[in-house]
Amino acid sequence: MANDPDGDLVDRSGVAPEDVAHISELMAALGELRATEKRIAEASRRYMQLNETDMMALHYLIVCTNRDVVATPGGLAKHLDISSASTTKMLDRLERAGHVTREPHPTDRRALAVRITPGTHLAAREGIGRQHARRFHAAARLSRRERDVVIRFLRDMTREIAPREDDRPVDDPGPG
Amino acid sequence: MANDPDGDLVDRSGVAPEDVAHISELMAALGELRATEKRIAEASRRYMQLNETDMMALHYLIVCTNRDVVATPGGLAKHLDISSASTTKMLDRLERAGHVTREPHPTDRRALAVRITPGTHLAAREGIGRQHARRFHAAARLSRRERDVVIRFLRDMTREIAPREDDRPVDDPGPG
DNA sequence: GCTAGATGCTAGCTAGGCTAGATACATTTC
DNA sequence: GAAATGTATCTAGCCTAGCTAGCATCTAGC
Repeated sequence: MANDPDGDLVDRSGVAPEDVAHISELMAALGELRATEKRIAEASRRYMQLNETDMMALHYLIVCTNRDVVATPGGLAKHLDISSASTTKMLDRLERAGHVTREPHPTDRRALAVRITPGTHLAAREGIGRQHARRFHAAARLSRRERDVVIRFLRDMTREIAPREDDRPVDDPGPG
Repeated sequence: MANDPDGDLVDRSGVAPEDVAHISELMAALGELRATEKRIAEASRRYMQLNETDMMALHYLIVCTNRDVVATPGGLAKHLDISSASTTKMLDRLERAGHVTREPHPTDRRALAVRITPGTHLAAREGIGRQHARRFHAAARLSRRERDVVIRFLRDMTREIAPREDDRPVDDPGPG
């Protein structure tokens, strides 16, 4: 149930058969990378007992800390694209688990300064850093020319799949 | 809040500064691809008014149909890694929306044959096919040698980031 | 100094997961 | 071939993490 199950949905006219196989290899490699990234993210979340939103919130808080920016619930809500109420609940969760603290905002007495606790900061920073380092090193092993090929391909594919005007996105839900 | 926010967490010793910039470009391109893929998936789901699980279920059903395999609730539960009870609810949703039908299983009277309705099948197939075709064509524009470079890089990075014994994981949503 | 707008909180709702247990059928064992 | 065990699905009821609506507090523009 896993080997290029969508393959038969594509019009391959004009592409040589041996290229089709080669392209499928590339697609599979891309799929593997995606799947592995997903697995890693899930494993981390399980380990830290956090859901995806909470994880993104911590990431945001780290970046704010690194940049000496005061993080507020409102800023988090905007960044995470969730409601103010959900943000309150999320901060309750994170605070209860000892990942963040709520402190008075230095200049706005309506707002709060949300701060990641040192332990969580360190642990997350380490994990993020290690993952980032691995990607970095994989990219560093390429020559400049090879990297150029990869960059061009990634950008080309991104441009290719990006939504267009003539797109009627997947489905009209008409039954039967 | 978006330009390589994790960059300062990486040990770049032994990498020339101009390579660091080049590698960051690659990471950014990879991040863009990921982000675009995510946006597209979300747009499709909004359009179809389905959640991610339901979408994956339809995809599974299409593959089953193409392969002339009878899909059952149990098979779906296993594939989606959700409980039998959740699968029942999901099938209720999909049935109510006219995306699937529950029919008697041809050989096992305990089980059901879950079938995607023709309209949904056609629409989804079209959408999936179009997306797949775009990726395919981006890959088709590469020469064999270029594809080899990309494939090797993707595999190398996958291997590099894959979980190891000495891992105490933490999430990294990635560049971008 | 009043008022419109911003900020975060509470109350109460919903979607979509989960476990436990019921029911119907299939398969194995004696 | 009857009993025991296993498999497939459904129902009931719970939990998490979203949501909207409405409130109290504070800021800032006039």
